[in-house]
Amino acid sequence: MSDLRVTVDIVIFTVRDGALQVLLVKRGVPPFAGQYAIPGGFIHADESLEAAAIRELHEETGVRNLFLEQLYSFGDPRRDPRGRVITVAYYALIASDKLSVVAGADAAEAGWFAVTKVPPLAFDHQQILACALERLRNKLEYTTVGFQLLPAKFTLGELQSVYEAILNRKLDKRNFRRKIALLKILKPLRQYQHTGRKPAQLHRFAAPTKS
Amino acid sequence: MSDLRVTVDIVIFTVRDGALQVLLVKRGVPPFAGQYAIPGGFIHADESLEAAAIRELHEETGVRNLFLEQLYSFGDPRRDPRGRVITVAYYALIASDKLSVVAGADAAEAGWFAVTKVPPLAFDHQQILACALERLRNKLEYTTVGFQLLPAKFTLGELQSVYEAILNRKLDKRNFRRKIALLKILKPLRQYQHTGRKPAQLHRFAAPTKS
DNA sequence: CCAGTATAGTGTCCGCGAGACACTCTGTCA
DNA sequence: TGACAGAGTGTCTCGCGGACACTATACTGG
Repeated sequence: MSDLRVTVDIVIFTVRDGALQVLLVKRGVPPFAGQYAIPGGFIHADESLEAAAIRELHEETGVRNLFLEQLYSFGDPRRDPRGRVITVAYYALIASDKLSVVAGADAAEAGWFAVTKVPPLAFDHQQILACALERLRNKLEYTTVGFQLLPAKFTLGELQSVYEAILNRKLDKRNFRRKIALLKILKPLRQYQHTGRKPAQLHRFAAPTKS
Repeated sequence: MSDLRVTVDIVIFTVRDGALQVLLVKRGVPPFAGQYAIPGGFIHADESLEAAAIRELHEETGVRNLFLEQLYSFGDPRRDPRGRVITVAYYALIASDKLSVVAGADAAEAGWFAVTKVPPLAFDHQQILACALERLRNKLEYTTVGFQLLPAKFTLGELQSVYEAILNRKLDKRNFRRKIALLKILKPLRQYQHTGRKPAQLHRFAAPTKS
């Protein structure tokens, strides 16, 4: 049990340019120097796993209060050539209007990559990313995580684009709108977005109106 | 990061006497001496998390080749009064016909407890157990984990009892049988079980017959 | 031996959710 | 002012799942 260390790695997703993207940092030191990796770091002596994840997330993106969920723990004895390192992986979703703050303090070189076009990753990070993607896609079906990726006000078209970007396939507009309407968690606003041809009604995420 | 340790804890379920039960061990040393806890132990230097779980499971029950799945990692800094201990929790299912070997090598005092009647547990093990229960119940709905709890040959009535024990509610016999039949994973045998009043046909778990 | 009983086994109706599918409307821009 | 791009809107159908009740039969005990 001599020198065992525990890290927290965070798969940070956003949707930009109509594609699901993930934040990766370029490693400056061996092993895997020059390769991209999922951001993460060692846990401090007196912080919980989740607190460590929140801290790392803030360091990388400058943002707090995101959706964050524990994913899985990876502990193959040879996953890190430097020694025994177990990692507890998390994944997070950041709204597209908050990610201007990207490439924060300590990230030597960080960047967003479409999940369909990630470069080779260090360690077992390819596996972690695959695990996060699978979880996100599953959660999308039976929860409302998708809303975490949008600004406070958004159109139904934008919401559908987010779903399509995550699932990587086209959805039927009418079926999608029906499904969302059934959830009763959107409040239509008296505002319209005038960026396209015909203005689209803006909506706000809201708990279902209690009886 | 000085002295951080990592354990693997395993919530081991079985169905006995028509109730979902969990294996607990009585602690012989402080902290929480005399209280029950979920079996577990430290990971060895050169074994993966899953290998550690398999090893612990074998030590506790004498059984290998069970259903085993990683559950969640718990890392609150104060979850163990002795110091910083992070635990990676797993849960396992053991078939009712294999659990004669219970109370294996190192368990000072071990016993099965109905999940509705567990004593107060050491550390945050109550929380871990709750987490495992929730996962098991969810998995039961959309996977075939339930079959892991039965011997190779079983009746449909026994299968339904297992489901009812886990979900802790009665199920409709005809709906249940229809649902199972739709899965096409059971092979009816030319054998009947004569323990009750009217003999019941035995079935065997089998992959769906490929076209 | 027979009456009682406990468990095995079986089919229909209904409601909900989800997929397939096409047209009109309208503000903007050229 | 005409073309266009995106907004918005209903119906049919199918599969899944819940609610619901009776017959069949082997074993048991008197």
